[in-house]
Amino acid sequence: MKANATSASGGTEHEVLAAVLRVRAGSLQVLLWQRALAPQVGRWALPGGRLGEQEDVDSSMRRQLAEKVDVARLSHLEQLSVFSEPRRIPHRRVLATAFLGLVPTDQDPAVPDDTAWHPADSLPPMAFDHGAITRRARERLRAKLSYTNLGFALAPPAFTISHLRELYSAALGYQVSATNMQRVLSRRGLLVPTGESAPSGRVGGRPAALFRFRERELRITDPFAVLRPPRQP
Amino acid sequence: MKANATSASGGTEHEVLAAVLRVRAGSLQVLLWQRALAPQVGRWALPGGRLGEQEDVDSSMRRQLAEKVDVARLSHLEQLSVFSEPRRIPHRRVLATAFLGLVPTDQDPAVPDDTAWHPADSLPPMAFDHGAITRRARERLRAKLSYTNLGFALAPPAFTISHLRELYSAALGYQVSATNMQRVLSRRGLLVPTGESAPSGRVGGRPAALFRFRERELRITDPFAVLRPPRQP
DNA sequence: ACAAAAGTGTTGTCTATACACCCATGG
DNA sequence: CCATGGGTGTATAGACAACACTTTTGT
Repeated sequence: MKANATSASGGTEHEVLAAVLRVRAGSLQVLLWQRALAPQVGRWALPGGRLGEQEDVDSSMRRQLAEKVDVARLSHLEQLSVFSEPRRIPHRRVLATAFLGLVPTDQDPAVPDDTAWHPADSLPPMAFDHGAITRRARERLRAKLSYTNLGFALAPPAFTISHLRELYSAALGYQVSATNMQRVLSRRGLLVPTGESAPSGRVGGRPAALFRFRERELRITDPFAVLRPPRQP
Repeated sequence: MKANATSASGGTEHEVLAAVLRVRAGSLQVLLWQRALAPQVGRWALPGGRLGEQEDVDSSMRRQLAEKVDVARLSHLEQLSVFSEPRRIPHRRVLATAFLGLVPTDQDPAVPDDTAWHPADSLPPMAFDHGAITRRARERLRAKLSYTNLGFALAPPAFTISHLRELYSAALGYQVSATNMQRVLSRRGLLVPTGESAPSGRVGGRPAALFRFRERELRITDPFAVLRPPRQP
């Protein structure tokens, strides 16, 4: 019953690649390393590598990221999709499962010498299809910020509303109103006041209350925008 | 001949699998074929097969589906994700890229003898992880019906509002109000009246106007549920 | 005329943005 | 006591579900 689809041999090489994003200094950044060898010397690439024999893609991705950034600092990791264009890598056939990874803003993991954070909105010359993968990751993040609690993955354990506003603004790429963001997240029960306050700024001003996310696991908070099920009377 | 899963060489076997869904007789159905050979004889499986050397996963999926259902009748095909658990298939290491496919309700493609449509809400005994893939496909469809124009992929070229209501009800799994569905889709500019009317039913009644979808390509119609960008004054 | 099905008008509720105003602190 | 940023109250607009009501057909 198996269709015999040409290949006499074993199969196809498979790699995992992650666009790891964080917000820093008001800008959404992605973790890239610079290729030292051909092909595409000098271009910037996403971290990743070959899938091992005994791993699923998720474990493999976490293992490979551990070499670039302490994996314990990853606050979120999810699959984007498979990139499979036959000529995506010259002279070799390699499939890639692409991921979106997130690191909270308070973490500053040590990274290898060939590795650096780059602004996600003005990418350097990218290797292969890694630019496309990065843009997909950015879009996925932007979409999920609006209908899930994914903000927790960008934010530190405790934060002020205006700090959170900066994170959302940088990630979304446009100005977000602190007032309305707080209302939306509070109505959905995502924010909990810690009771603490941040010290007030250098020039005075009311001290800001500190909040935390109630949960630090992905949850869909706005499941049915329209066409909701009827309510039972 | 046992497949040597630990080849130091080439890579990993890769297959593509599709959960092809349609609505028929008020029920959401999935296209399955029954395994005649070990392992898992008699269990039902998703159509698919091995990825070829020169194909991307999308083309491969379309090619393989052509054996089960005329590919020209597929109104939509999208990637779900990679299933990569090392023991998902006994004794062999096979990755799968899973897809959601849709067929409009007016099409009735001929299918092979070992193949049949099954209700997506009460699946027969399924092979491997194909049950999980099917449920993922169903969830993806349900989500996208609410914030995209994906309804076009279930509907025939022209339809009455109450026919469309049946399709949405079956796909979503709960009763949808024709009135409100029409309003939502019209407000978004997705529906266009054809000017024609359907003949009125067997026992009389006002003849229903016929509509069509303005576009038959996937478009996100409700992009920002919340945290919209500020309007420029 | 009446039953049946299609389609419209209307209302109440909820969500979200915008913007004015009040609050707490440092100098 | 005032500048500065934090936080709340309120108005307005829009989206949606529910349901009563009107329209158009066949018998």
